[in-house]
Amino acid sequence: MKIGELSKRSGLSAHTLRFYEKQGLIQASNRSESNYRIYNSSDLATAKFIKRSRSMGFSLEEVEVFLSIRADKPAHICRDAKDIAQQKIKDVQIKIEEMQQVLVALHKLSDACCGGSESAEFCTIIEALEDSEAAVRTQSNISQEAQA
Amino acid sequence: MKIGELSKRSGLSAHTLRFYEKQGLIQASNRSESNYRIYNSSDLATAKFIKRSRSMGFSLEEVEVFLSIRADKPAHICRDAKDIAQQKIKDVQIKIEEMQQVLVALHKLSDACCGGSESAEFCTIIEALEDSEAAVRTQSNISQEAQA
DNA sequence: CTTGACCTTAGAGTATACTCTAAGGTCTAA
DNA sequence: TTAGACCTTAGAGTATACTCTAAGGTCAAG
Repeated sequence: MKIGELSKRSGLSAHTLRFYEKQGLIQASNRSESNYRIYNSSDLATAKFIKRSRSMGFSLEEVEVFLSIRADKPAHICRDAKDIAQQKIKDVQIKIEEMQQVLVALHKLSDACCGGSESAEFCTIIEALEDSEAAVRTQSNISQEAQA
Repeated sequence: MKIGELSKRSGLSAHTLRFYEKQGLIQASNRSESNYRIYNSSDLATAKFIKRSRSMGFSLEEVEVFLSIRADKPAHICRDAKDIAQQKIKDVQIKIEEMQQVLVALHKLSDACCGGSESAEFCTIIEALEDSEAAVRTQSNISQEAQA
């Protein structure tokens, strides 16, 4: 099949498939006389493998490692693959925690604000984004700090 | 104060402060004779305002809107600010949910794998990343699909 | 024989937010 | 006066993962 069909069957655009080729992730098993890329069902499996890996949050670099394990399984051990997965789990957990903290802060920010058509003169959102210490600090305090 | 001190006091690098200036977020209130940027305590408050907003997950574009509200509060209403906060809450919630789904999938992927020094020949991680349908499909099935 | 769908390449553009570089000018203290 | 810290600018580089463009070649159908 040509790149158009691989695209349809894999769900990756032709552009993306060529881009992945540049990155060394997938190669057409053949070329036609007119230099078109010709793929077989094994290439399709590889394309789908990459797509699944990406949907699990793995970077192209990580996918590359998976592909090399996949290409020569006896040369690798399970730990090779599991280490990547475990690290990704840690990364994702950390990101989720960070975002949850942001969410709590955002809720505090938002909940205090009436959100109505009142003038924003005393809008709690804008106030909360100001440095809290600055509010109780005078100009002279700041000058003193500058000297310190 | 010059940019170096604003940098120290705001926690934003001098590079970043100049970048924010290019983006129209912050301006030095003055220039020295030698063309150095001169900032005052109000500029420091603005720098900190931007930093806080960024730490809450707002994009520079959103920060720009907050700054314009902040710059002329009577010209804006609370809803202007709250809408941005609410939208950001939605965005963050969606991202958290997506990442939680990814996490569940990653756990399934990882937990099934021994992670030991066994050959990756039958590694469940690599297997799971293969298209599941493909596993029960034969070469002839695929050929038939290709014709369809 | 032409139209339209498909393919090719190298390279540029998109998005976000910085981060750094080069080449040079300024300032302060010893 | 000179070393070193600081400042200036325009513009390029970094990271990730695409996404698109231009200019052209290929191919099947009518």
